[in-house]
Amino acid sequence: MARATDYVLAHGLAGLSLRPLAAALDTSPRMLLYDFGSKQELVSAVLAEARRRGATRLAGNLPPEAASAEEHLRGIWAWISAPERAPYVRLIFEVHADGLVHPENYPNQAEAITNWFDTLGATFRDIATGPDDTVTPTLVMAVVRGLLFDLTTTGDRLRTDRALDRFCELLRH
Amino acid sequence: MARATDYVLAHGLAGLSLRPLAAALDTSPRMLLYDFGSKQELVSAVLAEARRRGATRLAGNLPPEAASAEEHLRGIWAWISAPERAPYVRLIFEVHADGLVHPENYPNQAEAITNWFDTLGATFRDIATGPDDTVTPTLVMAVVRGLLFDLTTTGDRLRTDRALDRFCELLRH
DNA sequence: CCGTTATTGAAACAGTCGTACCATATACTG
DNA sequence: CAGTATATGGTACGACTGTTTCAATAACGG
Repeated sequence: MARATDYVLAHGLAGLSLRPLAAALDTSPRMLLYDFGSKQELVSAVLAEARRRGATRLAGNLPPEAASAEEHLRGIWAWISAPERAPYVRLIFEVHADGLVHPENYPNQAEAITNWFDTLGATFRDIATGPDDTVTPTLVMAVVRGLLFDLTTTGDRLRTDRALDRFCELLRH
Repeated sequence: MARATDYVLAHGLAGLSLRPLAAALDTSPRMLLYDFGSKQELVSAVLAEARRRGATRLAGNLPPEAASAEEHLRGIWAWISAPERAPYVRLIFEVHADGLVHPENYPNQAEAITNWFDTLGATFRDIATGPDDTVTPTLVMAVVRGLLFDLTTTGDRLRTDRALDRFCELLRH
């Protein structure tokens, strides 16, 4: 299970095939279906595991509670844009793209975005317009995702880092 | 060629297969390979055509030259987030995701991002820090792409529209 | 009109895919 | 120890993939 997630993170979701996955796990495709039922259920399980990892790892690397919104944002960006997170980021974009074509396979994809509001709503309270402000977290996460899109495409770390600086600057004034 | 692009925009890139495409075009897979050489070359041609369409359609729908940066941004968002552009947006995300796994297939993907700077650098000159400021367009496009990611996932038009309003607000002050 | 070239069709090739079937082996329970 | 449930290996099925091969037709230039 854990190693299956490792494999998907390393090789991507799009071209995932049972036989190579089984070979890498020293098993047979027969056993994968025996354990998970079908490929789609295996994928769901792997995605759940990947999300679980991402959530816990992020929680352990965030600035302390009392930090400012800007410090939180910089912490999130530093964490998610680090090269070690590249497989995880790639998986996010792969799932999103596949979900656009096959929404039926990802019934709770919207939650993956709205869930962040509970997590981030409090951390960005000093720049939010109110206690139930979902718009500010939406914008902040959009900046992060958009810059990730740019960074993963161009590899231009300097420019994307500076764009985040610019956004922080806008938030201060 | 045009109809091949229509088909890819309608059915997505990921599961593209020669036989169904040929059937939809009243041809044979034999002829597709005869005309394009290989599937990969066909995909490249289709992507080039799609990009051409996107560029010309956007150019024809932008506010006039003298408009403010905010008006331009709102124009871009209104255009790209319109439901009619959904297939085009989906294709962008599909190409990006596939490019993360197979960068070798998309040699000039980075240009697809940096090319915007020439187009948008001038339109955002009143909020840019200088004539060669690439950071401001980077941030603006990141907001647009990030909000598109959100909108295409959650379908929450109201929240994403308001997040763009919030960004415009930040830009003004 | 004939020979050459371009265009098209049908079928086959070699491979991969997810999955199902059948048998065997192991483990657990009574 | 007998018998049943659980786990695993091997294999085959049918469908699909991009691509190639062979053959036939159409078009065109001399």
